[in-house]
Amino acid sequence: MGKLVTEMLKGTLEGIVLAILSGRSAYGYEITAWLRDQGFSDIAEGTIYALLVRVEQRGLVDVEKVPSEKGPPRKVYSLNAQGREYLEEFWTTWSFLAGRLEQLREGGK
Amino acid sequence: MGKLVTEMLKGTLEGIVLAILSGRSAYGYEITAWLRDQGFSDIAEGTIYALLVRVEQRGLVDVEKVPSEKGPPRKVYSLNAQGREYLEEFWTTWSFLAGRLEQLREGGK
DNA sequence: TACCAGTACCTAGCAACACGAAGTAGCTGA
DNA sequence: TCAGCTACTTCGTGTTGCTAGGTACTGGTA
Repeated sequence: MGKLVTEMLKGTLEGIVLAILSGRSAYGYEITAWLRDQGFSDIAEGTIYALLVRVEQRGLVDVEKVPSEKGPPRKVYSLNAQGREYLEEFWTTWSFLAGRLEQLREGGK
Repeated sequence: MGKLVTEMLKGTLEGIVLAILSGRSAYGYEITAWLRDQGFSDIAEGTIYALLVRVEQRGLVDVEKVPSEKGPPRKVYSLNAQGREYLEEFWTTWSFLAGRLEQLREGGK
């Protein structure tokens, strides 16, 4: 979409990915494809992989290497307890921000 | 509030400030105080000033120097036509993002 | 066999942005 | 005089997403 989305994704993309993982386990390539399908048309592959490495290092997800019939083995990520806790925090923060924004939008009309 | 908000503000703070300016003209110190009042308790002053310089350079706001009785002259910013256009784009992008997030939140339960 | 497309992951360098910390400057009241 | 509020500025840092490469495995096709 453009620069605006890119900047807005900073700080939210992590939550988005964790939210996806809260529903089901998934691997990088899959997540990227899904996001592109959902309208984040120009999400960069590298971005997702780097993000996954980050959340893994922070201990928010568990990883399992699963062989694929169509290429190299997949690194399947799943949200663990710590990750769920973090995701809760994320939603709280998001709600706060979204609330302020909504208020501003109303007031601005 | 913490690191989460800080990261989320990247990309949205600009829109927030422009939205404020769409309602009324304001100067940096005033905007900072207002934001802190609204719950953005630890917004850094420097952040707002830098942001205002940025949007001015992009031609989204007009500036007027107004003397103050209580200190140095104020730089009063007001949203111009280009700024309003940009703000519209911001709201569009925000809506898109908020929509996706809301959907993820529903699905994740 | 050689090559390409699709799958799947990784990395290095860059730009944008918010923050922390410090500084400048003007005014008022104790 | 000096502390405290008002008001703006600047520099260095950390985090983050993007660009642009690269590696590696598979299957189909010329």
